Amino acid sequence: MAATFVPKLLDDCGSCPIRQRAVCARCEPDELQHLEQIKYYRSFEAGQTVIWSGDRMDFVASVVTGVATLTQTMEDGRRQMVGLLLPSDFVGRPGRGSASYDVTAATDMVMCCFRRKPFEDLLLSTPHVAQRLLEMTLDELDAAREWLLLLGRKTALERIASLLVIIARRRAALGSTSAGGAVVFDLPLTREQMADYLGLTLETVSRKMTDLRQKGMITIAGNRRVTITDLDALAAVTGDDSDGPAVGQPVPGPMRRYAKGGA
Amino acid sequence: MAATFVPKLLDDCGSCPIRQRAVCARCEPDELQHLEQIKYYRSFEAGQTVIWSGDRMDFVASVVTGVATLTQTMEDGRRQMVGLLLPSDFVGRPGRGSASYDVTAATDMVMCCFRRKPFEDLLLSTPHVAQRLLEMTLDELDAAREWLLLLGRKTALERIASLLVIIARRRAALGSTSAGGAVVFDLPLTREQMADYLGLTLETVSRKMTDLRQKGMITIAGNRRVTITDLDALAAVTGDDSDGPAVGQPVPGPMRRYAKGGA
DNA sequence: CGCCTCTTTGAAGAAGGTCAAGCACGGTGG
DNA sequence: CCACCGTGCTTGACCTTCTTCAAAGAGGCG
Repeated sequence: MAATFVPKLLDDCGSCPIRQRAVCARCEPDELQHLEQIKYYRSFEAGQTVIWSGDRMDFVASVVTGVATLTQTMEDGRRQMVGLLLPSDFVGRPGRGSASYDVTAATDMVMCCFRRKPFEDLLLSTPHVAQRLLEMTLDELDAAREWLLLLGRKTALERIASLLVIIARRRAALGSTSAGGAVVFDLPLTREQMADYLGLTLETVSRKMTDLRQKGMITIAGNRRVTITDLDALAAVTGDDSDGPAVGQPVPGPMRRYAKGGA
Repeated sequence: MAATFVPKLLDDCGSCPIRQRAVCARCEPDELQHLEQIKYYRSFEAGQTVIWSGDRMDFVASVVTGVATLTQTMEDGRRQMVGLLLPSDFVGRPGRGSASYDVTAATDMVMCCFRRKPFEDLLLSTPHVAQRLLEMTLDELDAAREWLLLLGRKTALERIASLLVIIARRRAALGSTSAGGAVVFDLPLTREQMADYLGLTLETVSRKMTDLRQKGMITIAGNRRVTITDLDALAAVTGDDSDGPAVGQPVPGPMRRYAKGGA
C-alpha cells in the first residue's frame, strides 16, 4: 500500500538507480555534491496528485522509481495525457513558477526533487546540468512528435500496439528481463489512462486489446500483466517503419491520396 | 516567384528581423561576432524541400522570413505535420547528423544557417546560446503538448479554430497589423497542409472553414486571405480556456464521463 | 484566354464514440 | 476458508463524426 521507499539508500547519488540517465547524468563529483545539497525525496502512492496545473511549483524533479503522468483537461472534462514520465524523466520547467499540467502518480512513485531557485542557479553555473537538460528536452520533443503522428494519423489498433511497444522498450532500457521474442511487464496504466494517452475511449482501448489478444500477439493476465508474444510482430502493427516494414498488414481505412512526395 | 531575399541587408545581425527572438537573442556583441563567422543564408521557394528525413544534415538554422513545415510520413503515405516553423524558429538538432523529419518551405523562405560542428562548439563555449536554445526547446515542447490535446481530443471545428488563432497570434507577436477585434492575414498553408497539421482530411478542413465562414466568424478571400472577424469569439470555439470560458458553445459530441478529478 | 491546381460540395461508408449492462479480479470481512 | 463487494474491465447495440470517393467550381498564372 504505502510506497516502497528507502531514502536512506539513495542519499548517496552514487547508488541511485537513475544516475546514468537523469538530469545529473553528466555531473562531475563536485557538481553532484552541489546537487545533493538541494535535493530531497518525495514519495507518492498510485493515484495521488503530485501537483495541479496552475499551482505554484517551487521545485523541479526526477522520477526515480514508478510512473507519473502529465495531463491536460478541457473545461468540459475531456482529458489528454501529454507526458508519461518513467524513471529518470524530468518534471517541471526551470524559469516557471507554476505547473502547466496536472502531474499524477500512476503507480507508487519516488521523486528526487530540487528546490527550483537553487536548481536554476545551477543551470547557469554548471554547464553539465544544462547540457543534459537540453539533451533530455530535445528527446522529449522527439517523443512528442512521434506522439503527434500517433494521435493524428494512426488507427486505434496501431495506437495500442505503439503504446505497448513504447512501454516494453523503455522497460528494457532500464534493464528488465526481456528475453529474445517475448516480453512481460505490468502495465503502469489503467485502460482509462491508456485511453487518455492514446486519444481514445476506454471502451475502444479494451476492444482493441482484446483484438490483439485474439490475434495471439499478446496475453493478458489479471488486467495488468501483459506478455508480448513477439515484439517484432507487434512492432509491425504500429505502422512505424522501424526495422521491418509493416507490409502484409494492410492499413484498414485510408489507402488513397498518397501519391505525394513532390521533390 | 523567386524568393524575395536581400542577404546584403542581413549580413549585419543588428538589422536582422528575428534578432530579438531567435537562438541568438541573448548573445553579447562578441558572441554575435562569433555566430556571424559561421552563418550563411539560404533561400527557398514555396514548395521546395529543405531536407528529407534521414538525409545528412550538416547545419542548423533559424527561419528568418517565411514558413516551413516539419512532417512525418508513414509507409502507406499517411502524413502528419509535427512542426510549423515561423520566423525566429529553430531547425535541426545539435548532436544529430541527420534530419529526423522532412523539412519543407510552405512559403518563400529565408533561413539563417550555421554549420553544425562550429555551432555545437558554440553551445559548449557560449552559455547564452545554449540557454536560449533550451528556452526555445521548452517552448516548443509546450506547444507540442497543446498540439497533442488538439489531435487527441478536439473536434474538427475546434481544431480549425485553434490553428487560425495560433497563426493569428504568432503574426501579431511579430508585429503585424492586428486591430482590436478583426485580424487579417494570408494563410501560409494550403488546405491539405492544414489537414496535415490538424490530423484531418483536406475535405473536412474545407467543410469546417465553410462552417466558420457561414457563422460569420471569418471571411475568406481568394482561398488564402483570412479575416478573423472577432478573435475572442474565435478563441471561444477552440475549446481552450484562455480568457473567457467556452461556455455557450456546447461541445457537439462528448458530454459524459467527465466527473473525474479525484483529489 | 485557357489551363492547372487548389478548393468546394455531395453522397455513402466506416471507425470510433456513446450509452448500458454484465463480468472478473483482488481485497475484505465474516 | 470462502462469500461478498467494489473497482476496473469487457462486451453489445446503436449513433455521430469524420473519411472516402466523386465531380464540379474558382482563382492564379502563363
